[in-house]
Amino acid sequence: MAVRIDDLDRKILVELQADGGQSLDDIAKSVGSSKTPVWNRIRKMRDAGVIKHQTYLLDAEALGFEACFFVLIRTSEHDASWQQAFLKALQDRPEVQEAHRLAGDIDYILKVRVKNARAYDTFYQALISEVKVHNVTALLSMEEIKSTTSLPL
Amino acid sequence: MAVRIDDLDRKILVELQADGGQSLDDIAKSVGSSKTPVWNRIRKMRDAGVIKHQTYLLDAEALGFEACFFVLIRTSEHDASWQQAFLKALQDRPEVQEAHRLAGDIDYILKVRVKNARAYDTFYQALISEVKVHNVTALLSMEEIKSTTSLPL
DNA sequence: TATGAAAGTTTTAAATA
DNA sequence: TATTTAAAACTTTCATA
Repeated sequence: MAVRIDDLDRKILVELQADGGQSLDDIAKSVGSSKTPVWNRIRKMRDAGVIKHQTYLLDAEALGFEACFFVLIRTSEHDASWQQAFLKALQDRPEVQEAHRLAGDIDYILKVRVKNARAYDTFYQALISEVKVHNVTALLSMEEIKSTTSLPL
Repeated sequence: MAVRIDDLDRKILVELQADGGQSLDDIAKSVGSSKTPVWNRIRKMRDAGVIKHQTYLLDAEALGFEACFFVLIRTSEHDASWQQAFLKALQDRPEVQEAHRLAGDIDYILKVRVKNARAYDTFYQALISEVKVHNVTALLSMEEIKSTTSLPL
C-alpha cells in the first residue's frame, strides 16, 4: 500500500497538514515551486488516496465535550461474528473517535469523546448490552497535553 | 469555556467536519440557509475559537507509517519541574500525535505513530533517557478499526 | 438576511522547456 | 515528462440595501 512520494510532494503535504486553508500560490511559494505543478501533485495524491480528507478541527471543550476516555477492552470471544458485531457497534457510535485492535492481552483500545461522565456511562451500558466483553478499563483524561493529526513527514 | 451555539451553527459545523472542501454555497444549501449568514457564522465561530484549524488528513499506511502504539506511562515523579520536562519532551517529538494526563493509577497515555517497531524503540530510548518514568507499557495497534476527528454534534 | 460587485482562487488548456 | 503562462469558471469577502 506504500506510495512513492518525492521531496516536493512531501513538502506539499507538510504545508497541507500545517494549514489546510492556504492558497495554491502560498503553498507553491513555501515549497519553491509554482501553482500548476503543486495543483497536479495534490490531485495525484488525492487520487492515490494519500490525501484522504479535508476537514476543520473543532475545539471539543468549547462545544461542551468535556470528557475523554481511553477504554481498554479484553474479550473472551474471538470468532468472526462477534468481531463483526463489535465493529459495527463501534462504527455506529459517533462518540467513538478511534478504535484499534491490539496485539497482546488487551484486545482493543477506544478513544471516546462525550459531554460528561454520565454520557460515558450511557455509552458504556449500551455497548456492553450489544456485545459481550470480558473486561473493560476506562482511563479518564484530565488534560489533553498534545493533540495533532499531522504525520511526522 | 463553553460557547453558545444554535441549531444552524451546529449544522454548519457538521458540514465543515464532514467535508472541509465544500463551497459556502454548498454548505448553505445543505443547512437550508444562504451564503452570507453561513459566512458570518463561520467567521464568528472561528473568532470564538470553536473552529480551530483547517487541515488535510493523510493516509498513514500509504506514507509508510505502519506502526501505531498506545503507550501507558506511570511515573513516581509528580513535581512541577519533572512535569514540565516531560511535557516539553512530548511537544518536541512529532511522532507523538496525542498525549493525555490521566486520572487513576496510569499517569499518562500517548499515541505514537512511527514507520516501524525499530523507530518506536528509538523513540522510547530517547524519551526515557530524557525524563525518568517508573513504568511503561506499549500497546501495539494491529488494525485501525475506526478513526475520525469529528465530534458527535 | 439578501443581493451583487470586487478581489482572489481553482481549474483547465495551450505553449514551452 | 514536468513546468510556465494564460484565461475561464468559480468562491470568498464585504459593502450596501
